Amino acid sequence: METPKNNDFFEQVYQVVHLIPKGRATSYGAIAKYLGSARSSRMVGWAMNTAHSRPEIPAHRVVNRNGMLTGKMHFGSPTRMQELLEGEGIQVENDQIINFTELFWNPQEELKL
DNA sequence: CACTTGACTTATT
DNA sequence: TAATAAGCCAAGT
Repeated sequence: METPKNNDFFEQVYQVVHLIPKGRATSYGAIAKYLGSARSSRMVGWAMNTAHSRPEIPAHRVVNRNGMLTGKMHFGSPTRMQELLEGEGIQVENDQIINFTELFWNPQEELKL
């Protein structure tokens, strides 16, 4: 308790990302907004970058608001993210998720308080 | 210690 | 409708 500061922002991101069901995807802004700051979406991206320190962060299920695999280049291979998504049943075309609107997993509705 | 970059999003021109 | 500006905050240089 002598640490009232909330550095758990990244931890929150890890939790939410880890809660994404298989075959679904969400956006950085959705997570950030769920945490209370829609404009902190960059921090979610930074959290993903640091997520490499975490073993089971399905970052491939997190894409930008267009459903485009913006972070694909940060995986081992530029096609790794797409392979992972397709491996979960998500259709990806031209680095963009098909039916992203239907696959969109909103933490505010699924994890709504 | 100050400036730049970055897995984004929204608003304005 | 498309392009540009601003906002957010942390880490890297």
